[in-house]
Amino acid sequence: MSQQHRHPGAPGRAGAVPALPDLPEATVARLPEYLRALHNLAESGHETVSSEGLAAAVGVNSAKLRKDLSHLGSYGTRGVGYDVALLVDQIEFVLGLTQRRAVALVGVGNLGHALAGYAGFASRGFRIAALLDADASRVGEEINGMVVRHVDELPAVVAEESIAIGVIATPVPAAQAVADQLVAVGVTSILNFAPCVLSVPEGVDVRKVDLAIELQILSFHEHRKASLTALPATGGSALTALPGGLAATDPQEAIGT
Amino acid sequence: MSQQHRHPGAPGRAGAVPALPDLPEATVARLPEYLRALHNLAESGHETVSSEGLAAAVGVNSAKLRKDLSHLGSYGTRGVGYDVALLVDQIEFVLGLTQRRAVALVGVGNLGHALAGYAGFASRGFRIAALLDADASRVGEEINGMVVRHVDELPAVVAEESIAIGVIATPVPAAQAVADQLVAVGVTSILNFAPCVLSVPEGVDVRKVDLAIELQILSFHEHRKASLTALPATGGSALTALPGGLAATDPQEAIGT
DNA sequence: CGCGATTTGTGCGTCTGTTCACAAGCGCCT
DNA sequence: AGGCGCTTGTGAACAGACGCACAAATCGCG
Repeated sequence: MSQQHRHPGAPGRAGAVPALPDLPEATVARLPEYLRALHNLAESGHETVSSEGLAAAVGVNSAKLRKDLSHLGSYGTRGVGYDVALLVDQIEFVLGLTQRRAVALVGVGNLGHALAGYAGFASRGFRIAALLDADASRVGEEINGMVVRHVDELPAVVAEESIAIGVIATPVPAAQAVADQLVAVGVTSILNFAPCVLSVPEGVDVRKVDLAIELQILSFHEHRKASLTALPATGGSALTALPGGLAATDPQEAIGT
Repeated sequence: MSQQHRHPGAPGRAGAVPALPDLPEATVARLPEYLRALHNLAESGHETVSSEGLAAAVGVNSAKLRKDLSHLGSYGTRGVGYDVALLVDQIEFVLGLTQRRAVALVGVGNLGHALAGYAGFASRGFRIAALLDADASRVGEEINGMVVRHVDELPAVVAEESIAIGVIATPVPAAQAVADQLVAVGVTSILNFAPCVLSVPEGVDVRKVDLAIELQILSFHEHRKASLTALPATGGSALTALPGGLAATDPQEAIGT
């Protein structure tokens, strides 16, 4: 942090703090990855990185990386690269991580339990400020040094802590109701682990993580690879319907019925 | 293609099974969502759905849905809609779910434990066929009716079961080694929960789920919304650098240092 | 002090994905 | 049998993202 460059967090008087350009969504999704790689680099002693080097560490095209970074202002030095520490600060600022964010986790079942103990949240700028559950038999349980409270205490919890983000790890039937409650108390960002769509008023952001969907996507590619290697004779890429050969190679037993 | 569609799972004799058109990646990612919604509809007694109806249930544009479905063949009836049961079969076939897939889960820590007990996998076409861990103190533990085995037994496990997909839920330092082992025994699809990039040979698919990244993306939008509402006076949308006003409104304390 | 090596930042063509809008097709009702 | 309303499937315009390739800028060295 030896920059002449004002720390982005420091309320520098002069302008030129490139506050919040509206970034392409695809770029936003990659910034956390860059941030992680940069932290690793910083720990291993690197003071600067070239776009090529950082891109390799993240596994993306270097031009894409440069364009991404250029969106948040020009913080590289031609002929040298990017100052690691500076870039870390910059990205953390843009992502709103200069201030540790408090999240409320609702649903302390199988998955919620694991999330409550997930060290990655704490180390990446978040603080689980509350554990909530609707099941009275779970209320009072202590997980990782935190006591589970009843979900009805949500208003009180939000009053105590400044909760910006809610995480839903409840079973599907409860998810929408919890989302409504979160919205009611002013939460405007929700991370939903329940495999269902949530309807929320405009202005509230919802992101969804569905573990099974990821597997199903992999399954598709698996299926695809299998069918392609099984049919090398049937010239080229199967762009159109394959003449039933597939049915023969694949012992399909339906699970649906 | 109004073939009195034969059940895709049933090895119908005649050809014309629209086997594996190479779908756009974006479409593939949505198929599981359609599938879930269709299952719900089927349970609630619907026999057919219009694209409009299904699109609403999933939360997408109906034109997009129709185009997605059209990629896997024409299975709707104009003026009527889609046959729910037929579409379910069709999507399950394309996703390779007509046959229940066996997955191996490596890393039975906090998160792995939860994944091992996650009912969503079983109900959506997957079977956790093995739990593995490198930590000898965890080997032998029984989770959800399955015994944890040592990761070195991977070759044996794959021999017993037909493992197509591996799930990595280990700490970061172990992830790459585990990936290498999985690849070595012939696994060609990996779902990685460790927050790091895996390098795998060509032909192996990796999907990554990073819980913290999702939160960081939400944090960005949170930050953005906060800054926008805080500056209603500063005309319109802040497309360019804001003149330092932001720094004043936001009590930023860095977490980095 | 100037030059060459290096690396950023970006203009532009390409491609993928999304949306609109409408013709074609289907079933039902008369 | 014929017409009418509804819904699919898709052509075409549009938008967003990607990657190439190069000019501009900086550093270090002679």
